[in-house]
Amino acid sequence: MDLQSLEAHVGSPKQRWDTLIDRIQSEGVVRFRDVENEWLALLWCLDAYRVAGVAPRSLGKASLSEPRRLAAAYRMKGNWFAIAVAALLQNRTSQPIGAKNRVIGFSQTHQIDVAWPRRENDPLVCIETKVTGAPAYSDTPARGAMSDFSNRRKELKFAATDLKLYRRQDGTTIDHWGAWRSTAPPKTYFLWGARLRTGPRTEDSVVALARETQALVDSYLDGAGVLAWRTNETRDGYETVALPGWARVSVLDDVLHRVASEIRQMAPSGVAPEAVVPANTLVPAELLLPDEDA
DNA sequence: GGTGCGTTTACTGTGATCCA
DNA sequence: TGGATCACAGTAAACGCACC
Repeated sequence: MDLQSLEAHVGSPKQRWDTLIDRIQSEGVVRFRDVENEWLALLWCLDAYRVAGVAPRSLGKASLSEPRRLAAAYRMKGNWFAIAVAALLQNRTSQPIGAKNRVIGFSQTHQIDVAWPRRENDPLVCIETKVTGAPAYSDTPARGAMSDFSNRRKELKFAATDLKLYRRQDGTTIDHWGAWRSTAPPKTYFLWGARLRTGPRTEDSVVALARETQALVDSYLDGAGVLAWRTNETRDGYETVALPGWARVSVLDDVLHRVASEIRQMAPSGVAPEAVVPANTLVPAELLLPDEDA
């Protein structure tokens, strides 16, 4: 299928994204549920280009070859998810919510997808987002929603703990781990968008997804939300997949509701509390070598 | 001091490879 | 065969510097 046929069939990913984020901002949308269909249509559209091996218009550098432009465009979906989440939370709270924020932790700086207040030192809410999973194309098999998750979860655990250690530095007293991490700022959350593979032998399980996320909440994070989707029966779009009833992992809107509520409690007058900055830091993070690739 | 532009940095999802 | 690990390449924001 060529570019014109794809655009006629599924539209343009760039246009779909622009329309989605514009609608969130201009209409003051506060629930992901209200833009869920647009999000799934955007991902279906983007995946159609990937399957066809066609680079979408207006994404990636024009000077690059088509496969490289397509790969570049495909990497945008994670950023789109983070930007959409930040915009929804901003509408819920009327607070400026930053997407892609530099935040100083105990041992190094971190880039946090969504943070409030918008400052380098001592934000009170930090949200990490991820989008995983991709359809098969050419001779490349579909990538599962859980691929590389064993590495990514280490990053989530480390970042959450490093941020919570910032205020008291090496003077932090922990005692009971669960009690400490539930009260130490910032609140840390994880929002996961996952495309589930379908098929008799490679099917991704939403139960496994919930189990992994639940383990993070039980051990390191203050909360997590999952949006899972898969190809529908008529194979002409994506549909959401419900989480198992036993899971204490939430849908995205529950997490956004909770975070917005916490922000209102911390800033009842609309003004965020002053940052608590340690007088002395154990590690001069700014003088250390930066991280290698994550 | 302000502006514009090139460079650097951190992050992303994916592909390749290794190994049990 | 599938999980774990590492490297890759593009993006956007941050940064630095020359120029006005």
